[in-house]
Amino acid sequence: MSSPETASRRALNRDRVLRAAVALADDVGIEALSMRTLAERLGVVPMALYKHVANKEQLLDGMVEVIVAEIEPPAAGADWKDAVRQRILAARRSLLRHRWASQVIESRTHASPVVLDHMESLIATFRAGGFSIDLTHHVMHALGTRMWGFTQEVFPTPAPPADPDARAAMFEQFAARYPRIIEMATAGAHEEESTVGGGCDDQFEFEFALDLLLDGFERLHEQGWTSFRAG
Amino acid sequence: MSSPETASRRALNRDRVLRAAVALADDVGIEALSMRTLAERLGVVPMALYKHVANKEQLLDGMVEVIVAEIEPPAAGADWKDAVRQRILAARRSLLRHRWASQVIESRTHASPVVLDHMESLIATFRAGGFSIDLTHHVMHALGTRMWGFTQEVFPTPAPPADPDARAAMFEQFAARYPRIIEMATAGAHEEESTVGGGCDDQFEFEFALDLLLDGFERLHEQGWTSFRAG
DNA sequence: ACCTGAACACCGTTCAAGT
DNA sequence: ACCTGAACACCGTTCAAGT
Repeated sequence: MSSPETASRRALNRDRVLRAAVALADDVGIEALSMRTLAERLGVVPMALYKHVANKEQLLDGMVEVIVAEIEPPAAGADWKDAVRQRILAARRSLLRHRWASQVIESRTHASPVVLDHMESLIATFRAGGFSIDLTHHVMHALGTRMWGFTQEVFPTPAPPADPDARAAMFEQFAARYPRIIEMATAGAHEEESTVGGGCDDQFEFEFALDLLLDGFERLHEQGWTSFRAG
Repeated sequence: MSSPETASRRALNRDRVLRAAVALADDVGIEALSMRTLAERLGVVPMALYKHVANKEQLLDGMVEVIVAEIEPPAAGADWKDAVRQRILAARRSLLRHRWASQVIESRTHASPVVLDHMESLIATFRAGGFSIDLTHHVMHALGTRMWGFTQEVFPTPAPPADPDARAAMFEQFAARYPRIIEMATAGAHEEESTVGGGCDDQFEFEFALDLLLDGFERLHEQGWTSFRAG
């Protein structure tokens, strides 16, 4: 016991800071991740972190790097459509392991090398598949954040009252004003009829839209589409 | 001068609070909008706001309401495809007037009535066009935040150094590692070759992806697609 | 070279008090 | 009924100082 240092206090470096930040965000959520809570978990004073990341923005940049580096590369030998599909679904698997990640990726203003690697790889796949530079450009835009395996779903639900009578009354009022939403929400929900929009299969919806886009890309590619003719 | 009150201090109410918040966010950006800065602009102490909105989350909810209420309804008599397209592009025009709006919409956990009205209207349009409940459901998911006229573009650029020599060196290094990104970025940019990905026409890219999806929807609809057969 | 302690200028929100 | 003032428990980040 010549030193009070534990393993968690030794050898603080950028990598250890980033991994601890990812683990902390996984545990307590991104909104509870602060320079102070992170320092506490590392057994260190807040200012010690600033020797390894310039500020909180750089910390978040680094956290994205860690996650994107986890994306498995697609199997070799697939055609462009399969390769793109596989890479995007692999990104999705990585991102789904960290529920806060999509929000952080969307908030980044600068790309780190791993992020650019992912984009470069997708572009190269389209080009290898014979896509023109022009079509590749628009197709990458059309993917948008979907290239990371996520898109923001916009089906927020009003908070249901705890009291059953009040809940029933609210449902009736809701159904009167929004009959189409109710019709759609209840048609798909087999187990949970109480929550509007509940019971959706996110993975299915993601692949539905992705395949719709990929099929559209294929069609334009086969037709020799250019923005000059269309725009 | 019997009273020191100015027009800006009289008759504080929810509507005036929300409109002031929207104007303030337009002026100084959403990150500089705080309960304190908003109170100051209204000539009032921070706590005065809490009589009109329960907390900051509710303030943001209300700001979304104000903006969504501005969306022009589509002209009557259009077919489903035109009506959906028009409504989404109208939403885009409203959202573009407030550059912070997309970020705030994505962060909402509860839908306000005006938000539900917009969704109800889109769903009703698909149904009136003969779409099955099933297909309508998936199609709404595929639109995602695009139903609000925006999608997050993911083409962040590394910050270019101020020094011209350093910038040239960085560009060369970048081009060596990311040749496809450079190829694509420079092909489309006519005026600004210095910034990677600069010179993109966001409106064109938005409509490109939207039309690709709408064409896909149309094709599935004509084929009588159901998730039971496909899934 | 790396970590610390105290301080600064902010937040959102509470509570009890004023008018 | 509506607004105020002071306080609480947080933030990210600075600076000068320690080892």
